[in-house]
Amino acid sequence: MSTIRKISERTNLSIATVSKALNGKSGVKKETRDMVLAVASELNYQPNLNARSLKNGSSRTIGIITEDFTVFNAPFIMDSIAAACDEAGYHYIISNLRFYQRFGNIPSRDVESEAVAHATVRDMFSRQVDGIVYLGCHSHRIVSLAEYQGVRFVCAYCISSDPSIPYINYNDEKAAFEVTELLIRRGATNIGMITGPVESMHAANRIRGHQEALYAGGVPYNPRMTLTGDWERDSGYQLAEALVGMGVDAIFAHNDVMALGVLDYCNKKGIGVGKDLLLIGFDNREISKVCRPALSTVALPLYEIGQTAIRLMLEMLRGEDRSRIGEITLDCSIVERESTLGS
Amino acid sequence: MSTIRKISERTNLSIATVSKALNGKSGVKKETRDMVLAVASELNYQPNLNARSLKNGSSRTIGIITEDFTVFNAPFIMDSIAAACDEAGYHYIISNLRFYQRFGNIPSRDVESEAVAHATVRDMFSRQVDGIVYLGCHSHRIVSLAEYQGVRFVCAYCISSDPSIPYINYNDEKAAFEVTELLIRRGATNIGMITGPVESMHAANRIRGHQEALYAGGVPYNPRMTLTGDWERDSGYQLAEALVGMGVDAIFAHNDVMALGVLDYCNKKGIGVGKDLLLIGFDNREISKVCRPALSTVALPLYEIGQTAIRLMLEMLRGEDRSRIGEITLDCSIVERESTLGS
DNA sequence: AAATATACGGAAAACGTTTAATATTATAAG
DNA sequence: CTTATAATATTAAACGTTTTCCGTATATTT
Repeated sequence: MSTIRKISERTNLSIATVSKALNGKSGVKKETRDMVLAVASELNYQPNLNARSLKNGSSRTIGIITEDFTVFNAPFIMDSIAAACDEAGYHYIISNLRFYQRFGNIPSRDVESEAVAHATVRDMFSRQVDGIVYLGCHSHRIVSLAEYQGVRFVCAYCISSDPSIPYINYNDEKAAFEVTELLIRRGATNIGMITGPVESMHAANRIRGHQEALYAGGVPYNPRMTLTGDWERDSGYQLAEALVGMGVDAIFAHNDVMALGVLDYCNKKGIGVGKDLLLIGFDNREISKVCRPALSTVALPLYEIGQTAIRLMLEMLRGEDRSRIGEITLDCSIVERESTLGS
Repeated sequence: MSTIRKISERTNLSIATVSKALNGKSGVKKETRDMVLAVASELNYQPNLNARSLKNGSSRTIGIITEDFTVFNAPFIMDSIAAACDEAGYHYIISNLRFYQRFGNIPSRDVESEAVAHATVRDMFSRQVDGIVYLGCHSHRIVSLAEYQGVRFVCAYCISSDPSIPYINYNDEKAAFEVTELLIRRGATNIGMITGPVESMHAANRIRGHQEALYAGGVPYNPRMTLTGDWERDSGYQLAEALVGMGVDAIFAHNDVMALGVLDYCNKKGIGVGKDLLLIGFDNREISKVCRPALSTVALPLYEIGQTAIRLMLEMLRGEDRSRIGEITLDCSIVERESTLGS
């Protein structure tokens, strides 16, 4: 491993000059800088980031903490974050809290245990990260630690609870509005909805958007046609039965998995999804593309979430105060497939 | 940020003593060690990893490089690797080469471009990682660099080409053997196969396993019933048509996506999959669980691949020479669902 | 040609650790 | 009460950078 010292020996310059040349600082004439650069590349020089970080007190590195990076959307957001970091010349390190069990043989960790999260964050501090992007909803246990250490903090892909840190999220309400609008445009007049659990903020916001769109479209809202599911396929199946019994001509399910349950029911009963009944899900999971008929759904702005998180982080690192920025919501987009074609 | 020096001031000890106490080295009496530990925890002390790595010339960190961590199995292997590192007291840093395009707006990188991979690896060197685990097939461009630097290298989830570095992979041949065995056991006598492209090592190995199982089961092998697909759904659909025309009573598709194409065809033609025709895929993707009838398939040993990669890496770091270990193949497991029930 | 300003290069300290070599203190033996 | 020995603590150097301050050489002005 060649160091700055080797270059200085080879060029008969001091290490100070070599450092300045390498970093493009002033006070070294072009001629010598070129020589240094040439020798550096000849020696295959790579600066020691540990030494540099130690000296600078900063590593130009952003820590990314995920609650579980096998969870379906996480890798895409991480990908986007990583790309943004690369482009900004920042490094990133990723840590997985592994809150949810993936493999039978790995003991999953206790979500409520502060220990794991704290250890992870402290580990990042000891690497002198400049900021932390947190992917998930359980950030509150970490925020205070970060603030204490003067490390900037951004939270992505979660529902805000703490107004003091910036949260990046997508706009549930607007998405639901557009979904309902689409269904109306496709001719639906009796729209049923299968929501997430009552305690879910997602569900609450989507219900609101749904109602607003109905109002805007002049379609009366019948609360009996809004049924509460549990995100799982079975609940989609069962609530589909109930809704079809009420004579709905369209169903908005709050995720693709429940929509698939609806599809199961319709396929079984010979109800033509996309013709007799319009159906739309949420999340744009792989299954929505693959099932038959292919499911219309709502695509989350995963790429934008990651990009925005890093943009915000960089602004904060540059010293701009975004601490009171609150929640940023990004727009989803509808991807229409066969299940909302209409007759 | 509290340092070792702060502790030394607070305890009236030298920093050397504090360091030894903190690291459990000999030559410091229990009483003082306890005091140091107490003060350290009171001051919320966290060692500066950059300083430590600089001094030690090693960071106790393993670099994980993936070609694309949004690709469907990658997060699971990474998860397993990360868990193994955690358990072994190693840190890990993840870098994503982003070889394949995920988002429309991110320019994908050229797989053949050495520059990206090299920059990533060098970046890891400059962080003084002790070893690199590579996830993907294009490792050859990196290996020489790593060896040059004395960094250990393990390659996971790929087909071996270079005998000098350990590769961890799964056993295609054995899996295909067991698949075919299962189909025979379920009563199939005319087994069709839809393979991956000819140049794929996976396909070649699976064909071999298939033939061996037929031989072992006393079922004649008819090469005309082995058709070459392209991993995509359409090819599954079309080749299903051909195979059904030949009167097969079972189909082994080399991945779940093509199997889904077969399913499409059968559903359309009213062929009862799981009864009239047995069907099995490969990969255990989410879609295989979700389609109807649910697809039997082969589950990859993702967890074991990650664990083994790290185990091997740790052995190498401990100084045991595994450089000539070649390829390690891990067993897959069949997950049987509705599509191979038999009548 | 001398005085002054400017551009360039170097010496040294610092970042927070670890560790070998050394100094101090406590303990045991004579 | 010495002296030898073991146990414990300290000093100082080192890891590879960056950066401040200072010295020297060159260029500019008189």
